[in-house]
Amino acid sequence: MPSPNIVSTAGLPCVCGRLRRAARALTQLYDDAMADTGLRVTQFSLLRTLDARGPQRISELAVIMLLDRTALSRNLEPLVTEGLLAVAAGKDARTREVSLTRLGRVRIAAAKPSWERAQREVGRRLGSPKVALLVGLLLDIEALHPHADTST
Amino acid sequence: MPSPNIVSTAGLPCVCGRLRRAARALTQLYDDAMADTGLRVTQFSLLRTLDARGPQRISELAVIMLLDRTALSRNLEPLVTEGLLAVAAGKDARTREVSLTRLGRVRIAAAKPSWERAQREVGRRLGSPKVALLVGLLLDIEALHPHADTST
DNA sequence: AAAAATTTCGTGCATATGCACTTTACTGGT
DNA sequence: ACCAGTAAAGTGCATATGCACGAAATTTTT
Repeated sequence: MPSPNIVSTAGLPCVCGRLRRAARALTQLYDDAMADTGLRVTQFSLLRTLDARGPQRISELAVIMLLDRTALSRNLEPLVTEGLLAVAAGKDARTREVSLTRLGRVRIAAAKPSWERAQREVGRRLGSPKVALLVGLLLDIEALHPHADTST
Repeated sequence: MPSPNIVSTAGLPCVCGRLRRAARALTQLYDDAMADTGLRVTQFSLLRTLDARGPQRISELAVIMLLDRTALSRNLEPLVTEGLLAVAAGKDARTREVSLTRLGRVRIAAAKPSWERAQREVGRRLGSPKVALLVGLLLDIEALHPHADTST
């Protein structure tokens, strides 16, 4: 008989399905909280990543965010239109560098309180230890990415 | 000074961003494994839910999956086109009932080994205890859904 | 029974995500 | 300098997701 430590994964529901459902639920919570900021949590995350890391090439940024390059490219569009991001040619004529504009920084600052409200609500309702545990596990999941850069 | 148990959520990265990144990574892993089945993991999950629960009205199914009703409605389309699902009028002239077809059941069975391969890989690389822990935490997250039905 | 409120669903629009294919530019070997 | 290979980005297509709005049917109120 199997060791009690070897829990069969077969008995569990689809881990990916669960993860996606949870992502929908949490996105909803954040987007609700951020409704008045004019930014979705996906956009806020993108802006924040750029704020933290500075200007990045598109492919580079895609690797960081574990996001398809072309998907990222298109996610930039509304933010560029709104003037929160700027895309300029890089040294290499092939590359394009994305950077935060002044306005982008302002919007991040303006949205931060709403984002923190969502973040705090999660902490309050789930409990900080569970949140910390979850974040750790999510990092493990990210490492499973077939094309992952393990050094994130 | 704060109690060591009260870990500030503010120091953590965006939980939602992490969750979404992880969802992208894991979806990739599953979709890679299932590439030869002609089903994406999202579609497989949908079919399996219907298989487990039997025919459902659209809104009903949307609540179960924590998925927007109209999004679900559109996710059905390619599966109906392929003949894996059938949508028929319900008793109430407003409602439409979604059900698996015979072909749909065949496709689930055909895709199951590939799905299990992905599921096992997660178990192997992450370790079953962590997977079980993660799934539990994801249920907690789902309960945060603003319009959640807590009885899932 | 008629009006009002509610339920169920669809449609148009916008963002989010990824694949296959193409284009353009750099790089390295000859 | 030239050519083959590679690297970065764009485009078209398809699915995934959610909102605002509207249409049709049912239920509730009066």
